[in-house]
Amino acid sequence: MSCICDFCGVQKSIVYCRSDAACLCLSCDRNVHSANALSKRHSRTLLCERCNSQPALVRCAEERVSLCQSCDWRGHGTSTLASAHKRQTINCYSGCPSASELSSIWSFVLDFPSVGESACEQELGLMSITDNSMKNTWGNNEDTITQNASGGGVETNNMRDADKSSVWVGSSSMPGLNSSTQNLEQAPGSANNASSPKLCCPGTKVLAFCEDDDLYEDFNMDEMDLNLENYEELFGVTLNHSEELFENGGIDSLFGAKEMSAADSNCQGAVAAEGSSIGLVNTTQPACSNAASADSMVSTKTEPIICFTGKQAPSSLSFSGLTGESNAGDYQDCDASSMLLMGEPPWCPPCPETSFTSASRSEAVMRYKEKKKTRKFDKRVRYASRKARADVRKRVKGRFVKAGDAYDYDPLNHTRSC
DNA sequence: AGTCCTGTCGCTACCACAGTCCGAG
DNA sequence: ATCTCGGACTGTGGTAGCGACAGGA
Repeated sequence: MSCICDFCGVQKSIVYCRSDAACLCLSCDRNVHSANALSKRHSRTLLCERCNSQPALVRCAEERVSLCQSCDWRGHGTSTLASAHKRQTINCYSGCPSASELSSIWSFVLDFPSVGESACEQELGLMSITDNSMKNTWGNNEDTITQNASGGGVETNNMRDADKSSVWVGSSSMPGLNSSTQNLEQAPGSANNASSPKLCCPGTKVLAFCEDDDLYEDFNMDEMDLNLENYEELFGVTLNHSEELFENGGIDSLFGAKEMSAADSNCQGAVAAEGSSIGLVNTTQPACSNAASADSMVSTKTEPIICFTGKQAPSSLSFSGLTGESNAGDYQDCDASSMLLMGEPPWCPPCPETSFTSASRSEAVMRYKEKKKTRKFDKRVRYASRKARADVRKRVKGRFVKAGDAYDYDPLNHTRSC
């Protein structure tokens, strides 16, 4: 498994960009993700130091390694001794954080083997601060301690650090992750709620949890074409409206997914498979968060991290598990439908005030499942390397041309040679 | 009501080529 | 059973072109 930066092919890859499905060194990460506003919204996290292919979810203090959920499970889920290892959740970030900001997010960077020599730290030192405009997403979150499935403690104590930074930071200890890091026997939205971020709950006043003003002051509703009323309707109050959204792919659109289109037809083969996976929540394999979308459960094997990124307010939560940004869109992985699909999000406390009964909800879920079976899926970039090449390949009338041939469109320069 | 024209929208094919797959040896 | 090799196949994005459809004359 290569651990070389997918972009420069020289440096050791340090971070994983879900949207690009790429492993990048910090320099390239910064370069790539400072290109435009959209790319800045890509959520990134450390790369698993064991498999070097998946986004890291936790940092094992004892072993001093960052691990993806699968590797974490393999390493800590089977051994009683290993399961006692103290693990720290790894935050996602977006934007173009500076070295100090990244240090804040990943306080354990200082714990890297051979302090001061790691590629990460070296690169951190090379980075300059040019963009401090980002807002911390989970600013006032308190330190949280969650239990993972194997019983080992996963400590999240860097939220305060993150709070100090101006980076967009989402913690992997966030909602969707709960399924894997919290005690699976724990009732959804029970004890864990105390430490969970103030997430939106159907039927509750969305603004109520938006007390962290810093978090939301940059939140622009126009970006997601969703207002609070719609959100409330979307998740329970007005079922019919929700269904309409489902029918039209509205959920996906609202959450940044690409419009269901012809490209989706390529995924038809996955429809049948999805049907069998819908509603099935793997309670023993941490690779699949029960908050992760069913799509992801089908199309991806292990993409466990749930990230909240950028300016995404709760109504645009990124339930990573799939791809794209904008995989088609930065957060096409963000599939709110999974919330309905999987039932009440585990982090969401019971909301007695909601008018959406469990019975009608179940009906809605059933109808949605049926509809989704026949619906096409959004396009996902399966091979980031191919995408990267296509992104820079010169074209003539949209068609690729041989290297060296005359072209009329250069994606890199957006210029035409003739 | 039926026909024609225009504009809009969605979908598909096309291109090069690195990477992947898979059978043969 | 394992490894190597080579040919076939796949997938990536922007654009042109086509058909379907809606609306107005």
